[in-house]
Amino acid sequence: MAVERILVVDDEETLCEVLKLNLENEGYDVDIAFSAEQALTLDITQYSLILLDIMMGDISGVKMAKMLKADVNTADIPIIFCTARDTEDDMVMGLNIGADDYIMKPYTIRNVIARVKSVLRRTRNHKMCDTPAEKQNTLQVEGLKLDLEFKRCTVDGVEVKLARKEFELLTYLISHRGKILSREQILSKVWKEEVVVLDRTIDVNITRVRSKIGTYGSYIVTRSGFGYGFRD
Amino acid sequence: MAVERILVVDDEETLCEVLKLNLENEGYDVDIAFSAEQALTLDITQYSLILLDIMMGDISGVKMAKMLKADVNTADIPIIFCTARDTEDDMVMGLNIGADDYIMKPYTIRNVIARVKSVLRRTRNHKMCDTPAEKQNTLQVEGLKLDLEFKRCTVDGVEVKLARKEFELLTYLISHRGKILSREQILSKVWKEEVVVLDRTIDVNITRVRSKIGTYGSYIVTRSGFGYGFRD
DNA sequence: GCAAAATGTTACATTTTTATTAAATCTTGT
DNA sequence: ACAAGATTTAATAAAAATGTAACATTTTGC
Repeated sequence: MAVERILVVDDEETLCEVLKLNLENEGYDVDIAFSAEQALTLDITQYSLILLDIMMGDISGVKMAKMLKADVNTADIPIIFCTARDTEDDMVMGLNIGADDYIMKPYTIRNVIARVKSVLRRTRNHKMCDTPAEKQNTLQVEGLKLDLEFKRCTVDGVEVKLARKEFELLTYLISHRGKILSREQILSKVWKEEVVVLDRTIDVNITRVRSKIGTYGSYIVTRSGFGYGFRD
Repeated sequence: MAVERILVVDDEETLCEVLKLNLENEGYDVDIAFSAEQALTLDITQYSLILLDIMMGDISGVKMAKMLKADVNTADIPIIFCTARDTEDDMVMGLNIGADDYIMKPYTIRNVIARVKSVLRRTRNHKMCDTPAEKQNTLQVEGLKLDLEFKRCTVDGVEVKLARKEFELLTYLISHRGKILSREQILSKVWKEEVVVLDRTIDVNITRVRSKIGTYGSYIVTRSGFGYGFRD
């Protein structure tokens, strides 16, 4: 892997310089921004890690982090929050938006470097084993699991083979659990604009899915005159 | 909202008891489990919050938390991790799997309670404003509930099967409660432009609904010469 | 209070909707 | 082109919903 690039965002210039020097000394490439706005003019995607001060004037560090986490291109870049505020709520809020660590001021340089290394090590591992395009893309209701990535369905641990339409139908129902979906909705979502099929086709697929997922079959409910739904 | 229920999972019995006493003193209902396995025999969905010791023998707290977060039925229940291990990696790992806070031992009871309150306050807010998809999709009059999404009617908690026309008729009446609706209005709203049916048909459906919703049947009032309405 | 009108109730016929099964058609990989 | 599996249709059974008629009861206007 190439040299890791780190972006430091803090409005205290001296602190930035000190961090830059020390991190470069550890073999990282370091860029600096004195505000969130300035940082956002850069191509964020080139960095492996962002050190972000939560207490800045213009756009708060929190807001910036949220923007980065909202964009798929930058969502996976780890962020370490630095903050002088030590209230627990701030800390937790930061972590909820995807910060991978936080450091409270006053902190030692040695401390910062240790955390940087730790986070980079962790995210590198993630990318290798823990995250092969893994995005929580799994639906689970008790013992019924749908792996949306591998298109796999397991019932209490044992695999159940669902055909494509069956899988998509069940996925649609579960991801809208608690709502009754009309046949029209089901057709437009599962069968798309493709061929037009009869409503009976849905019923047949409902029957098959029900029988395949065992106990959980009864979670699929029929509301005569309305459509089908998945029990919440 | 009813009393908040909290589940404490820790293998130190004395600690559990102390937590239980103190939390109950704050007005919470508290249950205890001495292991993750024991905890999993309970109906987790009834709790508003889980205090989970990360360091337990059988199934680690981490594993239990992961299971809970994977199941849609329990995924939204906040978890506070308690741990004696203070390495940052453990902490971050915990937060990554969806723990809503963490507390490191040794901690004071006062501290725990403060965090419990903080987390409950935060998640309560979440439920109110954070869920845009969830609008007013339910009509409720005392113990009579109409889930407009799931097309489900419950009377004091027990489901009552309403046929489509019955459901829509009741929905119409309740959503205009306090007003008397003429048969003409009812026909145009519930029966739409469909076939023209006799006025007797409405009466019959009124009767059916009345008898199905038990006590609340008398909430549907008749104004001779005008129509029907739902008591406000 | 009485007759007329309006509404309530019940049982039953009819229609709609859903479930199930088997067979026909389409796909896909070999 | 064949075989295996997926998907749709068709046919039928089963279940549920709905409407109507006939009659009972209540309400209304006098």
